[in-house]
Amino acid sequence: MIKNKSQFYENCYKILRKVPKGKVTTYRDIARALRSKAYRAVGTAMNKNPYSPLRTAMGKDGYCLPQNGSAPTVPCHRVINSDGKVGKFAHGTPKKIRMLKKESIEIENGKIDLKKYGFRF
DNA sequence: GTGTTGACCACAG
DNA sequence: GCTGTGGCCAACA
Repeated sequence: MIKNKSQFYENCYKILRKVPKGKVTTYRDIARALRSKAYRAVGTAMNKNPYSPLRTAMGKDGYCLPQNGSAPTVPCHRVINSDGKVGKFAHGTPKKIRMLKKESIEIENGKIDLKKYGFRF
């Protein structure tokens, strides 16, 4: 067994991977799913996200490159603020918005309707 | 071990 | 409706 120091991060990625395409989740929800209030830590995890879809070749079908044995890609761009705001992005906020738009997600003045696209665990 | 930082949230004004 | 302040937790210097 390997004891990862940053298991918290791994958990964040794991949960985020569960988010289907065309839906978004919030940092708050992730923290809740982890039974923690580390909203900020979640954000930090995304920032340091080693499984950035932009890093790997963006799949035309979806960024979530499946199992196939390696690199569990994490759609960090599907994570937004609890207010529905897009929040920030390691590669630039506009980029994030662009990606979300590609996911058929409507963005209103930098805000997303969590009622429609908010994914519940 | 202490202090600062951060892709945040909730509440008050 | 927006702005300001405090608080939360985890990682880093």
